[in-house]
Amino acid sequence: MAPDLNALAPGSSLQRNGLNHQAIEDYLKTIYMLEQDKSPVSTSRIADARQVKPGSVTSMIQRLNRLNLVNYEKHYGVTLTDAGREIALEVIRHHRLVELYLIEALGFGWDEVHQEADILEHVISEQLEERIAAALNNPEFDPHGDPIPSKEGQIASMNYKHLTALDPGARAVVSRIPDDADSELLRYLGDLGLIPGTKLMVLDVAPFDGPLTVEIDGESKIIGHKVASSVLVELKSEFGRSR
Amino acid sequence: MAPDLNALAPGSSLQRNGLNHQAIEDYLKTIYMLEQDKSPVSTSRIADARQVKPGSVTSMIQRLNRLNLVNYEKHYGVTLTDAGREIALEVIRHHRLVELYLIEALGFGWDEVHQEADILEHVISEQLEERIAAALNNPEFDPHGDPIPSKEGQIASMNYKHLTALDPGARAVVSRIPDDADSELLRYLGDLGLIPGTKLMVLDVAPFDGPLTVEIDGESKIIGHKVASSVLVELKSEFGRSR
DNA sequence: AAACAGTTTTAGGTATACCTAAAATTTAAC
DNA sequence: GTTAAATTTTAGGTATACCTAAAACTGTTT
Ligand SMILES: [Mn+2]
Ligand SMILES: [Mn+2]
Ligand SMILES: [Mn+2]
Ligand SMILES: [Mn+2]
Repeated sequence: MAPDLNALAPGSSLQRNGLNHQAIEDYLKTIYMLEQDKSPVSTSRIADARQVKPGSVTSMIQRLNRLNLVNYEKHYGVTLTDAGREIALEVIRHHRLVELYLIEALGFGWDEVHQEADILEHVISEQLEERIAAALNNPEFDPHGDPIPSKEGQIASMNYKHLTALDPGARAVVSRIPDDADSELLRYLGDLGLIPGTKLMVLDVAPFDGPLTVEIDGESKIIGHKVASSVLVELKSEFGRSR
Repeated sequence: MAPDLNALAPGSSLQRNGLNHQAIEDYLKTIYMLEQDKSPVSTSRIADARQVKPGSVTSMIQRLNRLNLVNYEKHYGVTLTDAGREIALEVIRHHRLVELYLIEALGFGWDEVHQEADILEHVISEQLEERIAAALNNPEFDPHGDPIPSKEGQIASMNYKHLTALDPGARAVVSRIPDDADSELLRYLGDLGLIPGTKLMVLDVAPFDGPLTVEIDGESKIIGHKVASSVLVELKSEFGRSR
């Protein structure tokens, strides 16, 4: 069971108005994401990701440490505690369920949902989370190919390759597109057919970060290096996952 | 077009984090509701409704006044300006659309949605508002019988009577149940069939605030005075509205 | 018209979540 | 091993949204 933040700040105004662990939750989510790349997570990486000043990060880190949500080694960075990870995963679950729901149930485009979800993730009650999950048939992946953590905080660990890392002749399935990419790019990828689940074969890779030629649905398409680098794939020989 | 609160607080942290005109919006909504009963609205009535201390209300009133969202006569109370009313009605629209959506699309009970909506009302984007309204076919009434303001801020003015004010023999249609009534009461009313749209006839009214006997669906039911007083109706002879 | 009760405002305080600028610490370079 | 560069922390400040307690104002009663 996720620790109840409301119980942690006795007498604070947060407790009263019900809302507003926005900041704490967003920091924990950010730290979780950054820890995937490299742990412990430094102040400046958090500041970068959250677009705030380093001083602000330090003071939030100190608070999270007091709340036992991160382990904090002054000057060296933080790692999430179990309690912190639990909250992070719950927020991520909310985010990804909401993204999928907005697309499936309300007809949003996959380029429109990230912002909306970044706010809603903090105000979804357990009740609503459950109803949304049920309406979607307890999905395991969000529209961008990211795994949705279970209610119990289990999350599938993915094993992606960058599309740009494949050799000519390789067959692969598109697995993941960063959900925070800008709308323009997401729409472009959508038009190309480069969405999670699409099968492709690499025909050619031009040198010096040049364009890739890939075959999608029998058609061959040319993709710039920058665009291709935002596409993550799984090799087709590897055993896939149910979609 | 509703005034953009984000534009009103230059350099403030509200502007930065995007979220959080919660408090302002809730105050405006409260003032709107209270003005229906009696205008201008005094500090103490707002304090009562919002469950905060009078001093807190005064300082928020002063802020709303600075933002030109209320007209403020020191010691005598406030009325909404056009700009203030616009925001209030938009928040109310969000609230009522969300309540209806949670029931219609996600299977919530009508006793469960008010709390949820009180939070979501502040974080629904224009986009999401539109998609929800479309999914519901641009409804005019929420599940409790309250009219939903239009996108342009038009709201149907209702003309209710308390069920307890009817004489024996009167025929009426249940129009409205307070959406902030406690869940127990709402479930009880639901079981009795006293939900908006239900036709009934008053058979008997016991004196001294005694129970009412009403006929619903051919069955006669006895309802305590307190319960009956929370039910608002329209007389059946009067011309109704489409549901 | 003076006193009183009730209401409202002021004054001063807490906690959040940001900021800037200066001080301290670590890491990298010489 | 100093010095310099980069990172991180501290110190001090802003605005929100609440609080309590004291002061000021209103309306009514005597
Ligand atoms: Mn997202
Ligand atoms: Mn967020
Ligand atoms: Mn409601
Ligand atoms: Mn609210």
